[in-house]
Amino acid sequence: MEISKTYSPQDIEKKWYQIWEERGYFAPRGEGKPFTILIPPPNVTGILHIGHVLNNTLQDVVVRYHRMTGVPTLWLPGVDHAGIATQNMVEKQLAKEGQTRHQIGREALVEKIWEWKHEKGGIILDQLRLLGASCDWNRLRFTMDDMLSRAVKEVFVSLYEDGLIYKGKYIINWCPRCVTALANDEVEHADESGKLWHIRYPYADGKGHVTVATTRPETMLGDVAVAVNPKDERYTNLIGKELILPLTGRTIPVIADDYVDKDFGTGCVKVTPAHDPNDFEIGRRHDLEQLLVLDEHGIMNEAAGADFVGLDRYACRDKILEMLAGQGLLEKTENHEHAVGHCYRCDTVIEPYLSDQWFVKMEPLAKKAIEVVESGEVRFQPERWTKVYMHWMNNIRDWCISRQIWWGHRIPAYYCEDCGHMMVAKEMPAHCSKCSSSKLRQDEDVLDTWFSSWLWPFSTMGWPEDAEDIRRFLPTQVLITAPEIIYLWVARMIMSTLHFKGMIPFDTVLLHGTVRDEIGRKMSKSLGNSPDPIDIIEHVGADALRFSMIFNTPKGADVVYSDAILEGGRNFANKIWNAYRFIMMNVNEIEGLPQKAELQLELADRWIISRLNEVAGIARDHYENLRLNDAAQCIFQFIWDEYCSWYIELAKDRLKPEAEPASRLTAKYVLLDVMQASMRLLHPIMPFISEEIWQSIKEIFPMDDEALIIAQFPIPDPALINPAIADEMSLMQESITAIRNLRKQLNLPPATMVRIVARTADSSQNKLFEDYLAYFQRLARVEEIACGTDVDKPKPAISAVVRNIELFLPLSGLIDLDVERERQQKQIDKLSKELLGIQNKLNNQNFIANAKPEVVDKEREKYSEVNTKLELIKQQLQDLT
RNA sequence: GGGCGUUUAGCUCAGUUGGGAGAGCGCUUGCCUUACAAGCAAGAUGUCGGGGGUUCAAGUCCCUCAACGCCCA
Repeated sequence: MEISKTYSPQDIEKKWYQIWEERGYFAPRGEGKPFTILIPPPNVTGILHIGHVLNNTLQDVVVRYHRMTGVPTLWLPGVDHAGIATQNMVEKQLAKEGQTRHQIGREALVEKIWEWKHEKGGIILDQLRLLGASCDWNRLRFTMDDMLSRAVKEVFVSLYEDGLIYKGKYIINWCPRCVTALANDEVEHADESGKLWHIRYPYADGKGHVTVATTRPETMLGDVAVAVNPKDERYTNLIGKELILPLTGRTIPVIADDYVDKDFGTGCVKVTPAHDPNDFEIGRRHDLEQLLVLDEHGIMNEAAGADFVGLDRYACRDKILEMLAGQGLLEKTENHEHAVGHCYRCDTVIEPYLSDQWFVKMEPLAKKAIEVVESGEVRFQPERWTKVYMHWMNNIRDWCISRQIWWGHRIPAYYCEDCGHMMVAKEMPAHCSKCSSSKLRQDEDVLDTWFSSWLWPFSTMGWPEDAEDIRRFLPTQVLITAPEIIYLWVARMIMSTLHFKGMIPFDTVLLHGTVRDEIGRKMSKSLGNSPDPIDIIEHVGADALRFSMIFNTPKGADVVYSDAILEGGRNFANKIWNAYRFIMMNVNEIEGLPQKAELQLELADRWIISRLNEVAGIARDHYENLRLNDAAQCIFQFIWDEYCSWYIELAKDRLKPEAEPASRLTAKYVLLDVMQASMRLLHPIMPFISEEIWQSIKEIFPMDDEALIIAQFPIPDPALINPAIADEMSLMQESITAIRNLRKQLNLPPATMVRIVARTADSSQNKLFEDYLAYFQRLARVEEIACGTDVDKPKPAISAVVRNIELFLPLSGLIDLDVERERQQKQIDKLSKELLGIQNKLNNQNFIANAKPEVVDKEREKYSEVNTKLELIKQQLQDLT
């Protein structure tokens, strides 16, 4: 079998994904308490970006780990219908054909969107497959599916009947471009440098004026009052006075309201109840008219007056300022930093707008949702997000759920054309319940997309039916998502699931960071700093991408992405591949495989097995605790720095034909066994290469499991973890490194063999060195070690100290004494400093008295070790001539 | 204005109940040693943001200042 020298992931990744899917490995298997993750549904128009890669890789790692622990595991996938985004996109297509949605009508538009969805929707799902996502695709859900739509209607009607949904005229956030209402959390605030214009409103009696300050002068056309703080002594005499509203000639009163901040602007506030949320509240308190001067596109309407009707809001602003200046009413213009709301879908500046909308009353739902987080039933990780959640919950406001678009769940409210009576029902009633008329019309608006997403935990499992999946998988375990949607989605799911199912939707919420570029900016389309993950996968493979992301993503922290981090993953995949290649090249020539009981284990074997078991335990802990970067780190370290750098190197001699057969077979066995176990450890993070190698090993190293994806995750055996062996191996490693260092001092060519003299401290060390001389031969090019507690120190020689052992590399003539002295002096300085620190501690009576005994003992031990080493090096320096 | 967070090696960042400062990348030196140059070996690198405090002991706990970032109003 020919194995390629560099790892090429393309064919391997495609092959295994197909096999996993065909064999149904993504479906939950077996009995017992399942482990379930709900996917945060990507947008049906979505295309995989690097943020999705992070989010879905984290989920897949967790899912794959749990699948390997043997519990029935479900990762439930789906997409949402993204009302505004999807409709926008199809409308854009229409526009290219010179049409508008109003021309083709509601039904045709919705039909077109469905067509689009069937043809091109959900590209992201195929992209997730390329990433390796092990979702149960047979359970794929879409928020507009019949099943989920039924849930939406059920919930709407039920909340309405409970008085938790109401309709009313309120100020909401309006996007004049999308021509729809938005919820508070769909508005993104950005600090912008604007202007604060000071405008004079003359007294009706002509004797003077007040000055108001505003950032949005165009709304003055809708002013119905000017408000001052009742405690503001500057203005108390003004209250009740009449003003002339410039440019309109209307008369408006001065009123007093506590809301007004005396210190902001001039202390006089223009009041526009139809176009500002605070003014709306003032207006309600004072029973003021609500004068709407803008239409739904942000164009001034007739109420704005003949001079302005038909103007865009910004054109109107310019014209107003010009006219005010002309009349000497514009007192001054100041620069002013303020937060401006933008539509999260199209970035248009939001207009606070008075309109008829549907709302969910949130406070009653929030109560239990607060309790389950306070009690710890639902836990956020990292924990700090709990505060963010609580803050929002404790200040919760009603949720505007109606949207003035056509793509989505149409509000199940029906109006009688004859008597105007409104009915809310799952299906359109045949007759008006009041006047029996059959002329009924459904509400034109649709529901916010989040109104279907917030039901995700149970609507995807078949609710309101008493479905088996609900009984089996709810509550789920971990939700993995980004903090941006704590309010939009996470909090609301907790509320809905508690309300409708009486249980929590999940017990753990893992919030991960944002992917940023090298200079710390968020990845975004408009900045053009966002790499295409599919390109990356084609280039280096999904495994390399996944590893790089996980390795570089500490729990809950932002990830700094650059193409450079990919090299880590790519190189690691290549390293593993070559280790595998080496094993296969050698092992295939060795006939047979011993039984476990027949193995003749030597130091390196026992050591790597001990380490494997240790690492298996550590990796398990890290996976369990969602510390995935630590899991990646410890597996990486084990495979590269221990298995490859030491174990494989030491096994090389044993694999040769002339090696002793028992040792040869044992090495073969351990190489294969540790490799296959390492692939189990690694599988959650790098599923493809691990499956490929594991399956290949399985052909010559029989294992029960049929595929790695469903194989058992290694369970550490404490009996195999052997600290004494680890210590012996560590002494060998330290000694080999010290000899390599000595060789380096002399710049010896790699091929040159050396003789070493080792002055040991006890006979067990002699035995170790003698038994495993081969290790020195192979890894430090040592042909012979003269070893003993009282061997003569050779002269001239360069030397090193390992623990309490002196190592000498005798060589005449080659030694640069000055360099050697300098090197040893440096070590002496370092050790002396260390020793002094320990000494100070031990001389401190308070330390002896207060520190834990084991800490004191440890210091004493350390003192003795460092002291021994220091003395030996000092002696060596003296001997150097 | 309110809240949260960050500040540790040249860069990006770990460091979980206080007790010997770590990783990856980069850097220096030498190597195509028959798994891997996407590699091997050896090595250098830190006033743990500043100041104060608690403690026998602080990167870790408390106070304070500074810079930067995010969320909310």
